[in-house]
Amino acid sequence: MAHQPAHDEKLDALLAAAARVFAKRGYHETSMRDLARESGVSLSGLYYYVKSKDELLFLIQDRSFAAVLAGMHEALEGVENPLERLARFIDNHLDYFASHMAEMKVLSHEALALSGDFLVRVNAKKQEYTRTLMDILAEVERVQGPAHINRRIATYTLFGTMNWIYNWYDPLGDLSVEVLSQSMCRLFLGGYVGLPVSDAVLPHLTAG
Amino acid sequence: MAHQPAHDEKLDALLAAAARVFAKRGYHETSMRDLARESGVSLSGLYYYVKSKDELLFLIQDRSFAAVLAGMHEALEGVENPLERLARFIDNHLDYFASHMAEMKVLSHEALALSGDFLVRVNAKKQEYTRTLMDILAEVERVQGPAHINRRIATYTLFGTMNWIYNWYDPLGDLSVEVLSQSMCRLFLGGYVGLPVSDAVLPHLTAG
DNA sequence: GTTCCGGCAGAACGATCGTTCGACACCCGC
DNA sequence: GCGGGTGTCGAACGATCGTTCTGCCGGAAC
Repeated sequence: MAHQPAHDEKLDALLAAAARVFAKRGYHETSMRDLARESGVSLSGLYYYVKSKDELLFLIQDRSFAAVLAGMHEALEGVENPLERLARFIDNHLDYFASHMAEMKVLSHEALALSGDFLVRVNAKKQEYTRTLMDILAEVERVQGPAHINRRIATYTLFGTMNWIYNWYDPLGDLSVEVLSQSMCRLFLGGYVGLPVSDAVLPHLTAG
Repeated sequence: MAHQPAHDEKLDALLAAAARVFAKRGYHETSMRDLARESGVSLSGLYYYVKSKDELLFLIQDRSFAAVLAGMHEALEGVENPLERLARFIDNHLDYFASHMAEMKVLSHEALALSGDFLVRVNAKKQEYTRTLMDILAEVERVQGPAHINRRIATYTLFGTMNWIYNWYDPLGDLSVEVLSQSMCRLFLGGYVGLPVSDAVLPHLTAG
């Protein structure tokens, strides 16, 4: 029951177009007729590729999260230094975010819009992702000494820092992702481990 | 054309109920019938107090933002030390957020849902608020020396840190607002000015 | 040439949406 | 008693929603 390559390509294009519209107008404000108009297919034609509007949102969120998780695993593979692991986690997150603003905005902003089994499956990925960051912070503390900040607060503070960017960041502006990533990494680490983080301490991210 | 006190009280209760439902289900998913059921008024009865669903959202956002701004001005009044001004800004924000979770979630999450004149008026308040924080950061740099972090990144990082809490924080849980506020203040300051922020450096917030 | 199926569109379905309308009860000044 | 504002309601409006039904088109299989 495998699909043709052409089928998957068109589905990908459909999801990308839908993510763009969802990001701009929001999930519930966007009608299937809007998506049809934007993607060049007829209204009923959409239902050949997707079973429902819910499933469309789920596919966007699930695939984006899977990509972020895959990038994370690759970025962390073989890296032992907790500080570098943290830096790579942040860098992977922001890098994917900046190059997939629409999908990530939908993922961050429309987390509530799913329900039932779809919500459970996305939340499973989210928990794995959150757990990974908390584990990294535990490793950082093991090396740098106990932080004077609650680890749960620190975790969600960092996620807030990174996920909020869909409200203000323009990937085409004069702020590069590298600057953004290094800034947020130093901003967080400086406050978390209680020591100033200079360029010498912080592993540079472009290597690897 | 002034309203009776009873009128305003009922409108306040209506807005509070609406904010609760908007926060839980989202603005566009919530129907006027939902709001009628939740607030104990009939569907058409809502329109005696409010001209449209848009206006209802606007009133929630505008009043909440006005309250935050008023609290901010009061908290900063007469305070000269930039570090303490920053601490008070953060404390006021989180304090109001934690005690008005529904309204602030609507304010943070439904910023895109307004349009036209309503959007312009809310954005005016938002700009004043953002500008104030950026000015405080400029004062901090003047005292502590230039930061090695872009000020715009720092500003929105801090807002992300604070506004993201509607995704995870439970005001009735075991994390108090005081701990949250101090943690985020230290977390941010430690990374921003590049120096560890001990209890001695950071002004305590309980003093009025 | 016929069959078959993936790909897609037009038209329509029932449901629900935000909003409006007309009417009724209440309470006050007169 | 009576007119007029205040507060509230049930019923209905047209519009739009997500989804489905039916069928046409084109090319590969035989």
